[in-house]
Amino acid sequence: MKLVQEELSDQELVRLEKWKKIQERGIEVFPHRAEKTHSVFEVVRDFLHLSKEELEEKNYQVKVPGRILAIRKMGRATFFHIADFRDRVQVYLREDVVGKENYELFDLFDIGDIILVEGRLFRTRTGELTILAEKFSFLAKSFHPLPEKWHGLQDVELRYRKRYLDLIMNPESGETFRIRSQIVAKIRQFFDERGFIEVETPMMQVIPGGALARPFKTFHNALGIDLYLRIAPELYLKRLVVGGMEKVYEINRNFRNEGVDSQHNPEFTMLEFYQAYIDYNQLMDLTEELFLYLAREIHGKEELQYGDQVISLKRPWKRLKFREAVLQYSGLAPARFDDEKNIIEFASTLTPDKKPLTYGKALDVIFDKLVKEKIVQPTFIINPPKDISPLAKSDRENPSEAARFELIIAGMEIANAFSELTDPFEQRQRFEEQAAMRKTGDEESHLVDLDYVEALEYGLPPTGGEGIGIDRLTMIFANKKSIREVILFPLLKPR
RNA sequence: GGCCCGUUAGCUCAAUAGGUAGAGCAGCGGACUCUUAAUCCGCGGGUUGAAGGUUCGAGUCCUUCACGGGUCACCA
Repeated sequence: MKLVQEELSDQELVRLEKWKKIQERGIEVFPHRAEKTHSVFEVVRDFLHLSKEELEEKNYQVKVPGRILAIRKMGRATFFHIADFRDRVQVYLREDVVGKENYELFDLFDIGDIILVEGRLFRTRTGELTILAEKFSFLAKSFHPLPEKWHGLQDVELRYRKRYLDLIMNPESGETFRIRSQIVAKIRQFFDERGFIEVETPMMQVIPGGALARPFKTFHNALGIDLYLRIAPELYLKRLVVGGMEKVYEINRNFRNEGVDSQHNPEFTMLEFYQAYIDYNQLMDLTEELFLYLAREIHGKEELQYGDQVISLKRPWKRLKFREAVLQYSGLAPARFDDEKNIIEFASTLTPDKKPLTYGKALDVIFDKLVKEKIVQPTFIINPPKDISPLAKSDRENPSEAARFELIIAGMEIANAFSELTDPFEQRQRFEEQAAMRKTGDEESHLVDLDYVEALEYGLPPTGGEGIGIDRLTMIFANKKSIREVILFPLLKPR
């Protein structure tokens, strides 16, 4: 028998030796199932509130599986803790209860092994809820030593590469992913209650659309065609609104072939939802409701602690025109703001690698570099330039602006929403403008999707649509500064 | 991709000025029947991320590479 790791430490050799001894005794190390009465979590949940006397009187018998985390041996008695994903409970093992032979058998168990403990519940002298073991058996042997009990697993790289170790050793990591799970569950509940239908649309697309980003490319052998991993579900979801799904949402992965940093992972999870007959102003109300609902359900309050900031979700949130936001936070004089050439030049100094070519793009760059990071409290940034919003309606009052908002919280763009462009002629023209930009070398311009335009030709009702990044949302709700902390297996280079 | 920082025992971390690589936890042996970072006595454990270089001598200085973190660029 060989372990994956070729050079074994003395500790691993010892564990292999123990495993051999166990087998020699004919004891099953990897059984098919465990007859349990409670999980560790359930033991704590159901019995922690009971007094010493109540436990004595009722004599609760339990069979509980768990991973051994810490062993304290004192001659003919041993204490250890077993844990599941959510909790831990102490076990007390006595030679006079299990017998000498069984007691010595426990020497073959190590920290990290998964064990089934059968016994009755009591409280120790210090009051800790404990299982007095009467029987115990292997559920799985662990052949590698676990990280240190006190500091846990600190190495960031190891935590991501071997997330299971992170989850075993660092309870706060498990808590983060429980919050993430709650967020997704509560979002579904929120939209389901409002009559939305949840759908799944293609992850592999012939024309990747719905966002301005570079896609991953792949190939389908049988059809002999190039396919792209989707950068957004947007165009498919709006086809469904054309088809009569007036309230529709999808929670699923998007893929963008871009760099990796504390706010970006190449695959990330997006909520997109569309509701017919409303515009982006009504989406702002809905967004406030959603976030408040999540905060109350998950944290039981309307504020979130994020780093040393407190983010208040109390309504109404600030609504700031894109133009005002740039003026206010960038320090540009209004006269200069309106000087398009000057703005393009100024923005070019901020992104020397990729000079913005249009006024709208230049403003967007200034917003990204100078403005966004300064906005901490939830703020709707309304009416950004039209030419960076090829799928949005124009604003009624100012046609060079889009009927759109971006939601900024803690310096991060959390949501993006607009009144969907429903006019097929204008949509086609916008696509063609994007295609022209692509010809000048802008790889992130939107591709022309005539199949989508044709769908619009059948009639898309007035529709409000919004995308919310689930990973970033989780960062805010779980107080994490890196997106890798809220993705179980973030992309890392192979070792 | 650029710049900065990091990589030492299974894990968490030390190692003055370049001079024999250490500790705690974990492990092994012993004592111990209410411990809980158990305690007490003893023992083993290292190609210092990889490769090259400078030097009498390199964990430490230099070069290249790998991986990670931060930051900038690109993006959501």
